[in-house]
Amino acid sequence: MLKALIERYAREGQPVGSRTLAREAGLDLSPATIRNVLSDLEELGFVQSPHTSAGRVPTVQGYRFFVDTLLSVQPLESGAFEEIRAQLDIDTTAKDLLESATGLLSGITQLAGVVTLPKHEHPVFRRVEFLPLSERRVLAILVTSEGEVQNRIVHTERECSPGELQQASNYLSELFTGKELADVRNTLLREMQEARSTMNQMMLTAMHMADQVLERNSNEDFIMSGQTNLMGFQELCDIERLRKLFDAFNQKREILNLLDQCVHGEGIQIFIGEESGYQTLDECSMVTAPYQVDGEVVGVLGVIGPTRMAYERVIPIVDATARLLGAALKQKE
Amino acid sequence: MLKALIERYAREGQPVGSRTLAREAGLDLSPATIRNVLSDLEELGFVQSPHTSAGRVPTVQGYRFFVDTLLSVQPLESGAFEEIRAQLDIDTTAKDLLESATGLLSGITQLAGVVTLPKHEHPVFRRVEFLPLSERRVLAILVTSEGEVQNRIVHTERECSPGELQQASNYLSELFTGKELADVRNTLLREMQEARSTMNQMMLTAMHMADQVLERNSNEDFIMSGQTNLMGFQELCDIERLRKLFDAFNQKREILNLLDQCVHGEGIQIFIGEESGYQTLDECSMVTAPYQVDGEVVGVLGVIGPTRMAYERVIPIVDATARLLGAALKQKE
DNA sequence: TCTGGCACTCTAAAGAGGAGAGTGCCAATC
DNA sequence: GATTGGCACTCTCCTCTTTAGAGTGCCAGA
Repeated sequence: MLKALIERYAREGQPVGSRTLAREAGLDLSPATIRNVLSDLEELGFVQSPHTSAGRVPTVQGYRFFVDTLLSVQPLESGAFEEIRAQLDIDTTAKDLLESATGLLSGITQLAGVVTLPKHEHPVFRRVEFLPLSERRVLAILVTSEGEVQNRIVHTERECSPGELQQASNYLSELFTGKELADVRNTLLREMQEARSTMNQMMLTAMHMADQVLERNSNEDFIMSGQTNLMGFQELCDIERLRKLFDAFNQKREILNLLDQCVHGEGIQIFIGEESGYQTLDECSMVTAPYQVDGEVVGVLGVIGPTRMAYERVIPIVDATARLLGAALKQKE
Repeated sequence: MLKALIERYAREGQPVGSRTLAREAGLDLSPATIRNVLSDLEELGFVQSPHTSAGRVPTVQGYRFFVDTLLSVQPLESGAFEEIRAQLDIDTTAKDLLESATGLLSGITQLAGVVTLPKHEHPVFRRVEFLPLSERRVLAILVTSEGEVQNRIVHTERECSPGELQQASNYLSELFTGKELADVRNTLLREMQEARSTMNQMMLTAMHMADQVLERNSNEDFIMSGQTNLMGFQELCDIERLRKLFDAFNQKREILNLLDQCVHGEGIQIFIGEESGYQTLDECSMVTAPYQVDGEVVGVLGVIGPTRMAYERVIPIVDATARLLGAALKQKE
């Protein structure tokens, strides 16, 4: 009953009345009976009517109950699974892969897709390289165990010969190869305070770069796509609301907090409406799944849409994408 | 007269009538006189009324005339100039710099800001480096004259020793250092067809990376910010229109074409409404300025907003930002 | 326990009327 | 001849009213 109501509401976005339900739900009950049941559901707080003579609309509690207990997840159409795999199999960089993943999520579900950058547990220093560019400009390149590369231009106090630079990079590389980046950072910091080494400038840069890698690994960012899909839903069509929502997407902070919560939870996580705790997302739900490489969770992906999204359809898509993205990332390794 | 009308319309966004104009424009003329003048302007195609008894609204031609001949650009408040400089002076990567620039543009003008990535005329091969990651995975790093760094993971057919990899990178580096990247690409292509060298895999990668650098240098991308600012204008408040606009922003292609046109033009360029030739931008104007490093144009930046934006205020801001960005980028060099 | 019937309520759509803003034109004025 | 005040006219937008329709709650009967 609740299920039928929710499904109907998800499709139409309109309050649904006893009559419609009687016709659609294949339950062979008269509208009057249904009215009684609806009345009960209203007392339980699962549905509510916007005003006396409108139909009923599911509440957040209603959705929660629906999702937790009576949701029958549709198996993914076999075609779709293969399609996702195909799209994710293309031989590109990890970043492109993540972008395909969001693109797929938003494309298939017609909602907004979101993927966090994969984090690596303990990035290890691997190599640092200094290349002379011109006079006092030096290009510094830092490579970590994960094959991540950072680069930056340094201005040195005096001109350095290629030999000197080579020496510097050899020195640092020898000293730190295999050490955890966090340690490298600390050691450099200490050493710089003790002895004002001639390589200060470069060590400073190396530290900055280490910081940057570390920061990126603490899940500092996500990729999003298909935001415009959300403009299609009347319940979000209020410009003011839409603007706040998009601002939140750009701000990233709130969304990131939410996504972070999803990393810890096992498997699919669903935030319905105000459950997220962020007012801007009141009318929205978020369905997420962590993705793993080698059995270890490295990120989260999911979709954001109106509360009345078709959960039974979205969930398997998110789930499959998470698995396939994990697999694809592993191949990249 | 036209000027007064346009300025008033820019502020209020409402059709403006003879009465209002008489009061505001400090011209000391009666509404009736003004009506006569407006009638003339209408015949010239500079204004038009949405319906018989509404005020007049400037047409695209009106704006064009306004911008071309009677616009008096306000000098930038001295504070603003310094503020922009301060924001752009922060010591960060080139990419962050561009992001501050768009952020500034959109923040100050309350419109959407856009900046293309700077292109470099003839990138020159500088160095390629292959680092072993694990068994048959190799990290390839390509450095060009501009200090641009590309990296990618290669799967080799068999395990290569660090020595071998070193040799390979030395070989390629010696062969190509100082050559233009486009040439490198072609040479590699030719050589790969002639002799199926053992380093095929790596050469292929080197070529891919060269392609990527070349592509990026043909101005393939831009950064945007403040899109949500556009939601504040009633004339764009139609959801359908807004959606198309945002889709166009995400698509990037149309916007890129426009921006490309602006690189070639000297100085500030303004597209008003349909002048852009893209329907989605019909209600919008774009004000752009190329930015230069060492006297050479390397990119474009600007703002996108409704046709009724305050050109006299926006233009100096765009202009100043372009100059300051150029200067800041030069310091980076 | 389910159902049909009935009175009641509330919204959304459609129509009517009036206020207000603006126009065009004309004859009078400086 | 440029400018002005006056006046009739035409729109839109807002408000008010009315009405149709959908849905409810409740009750008596199967």
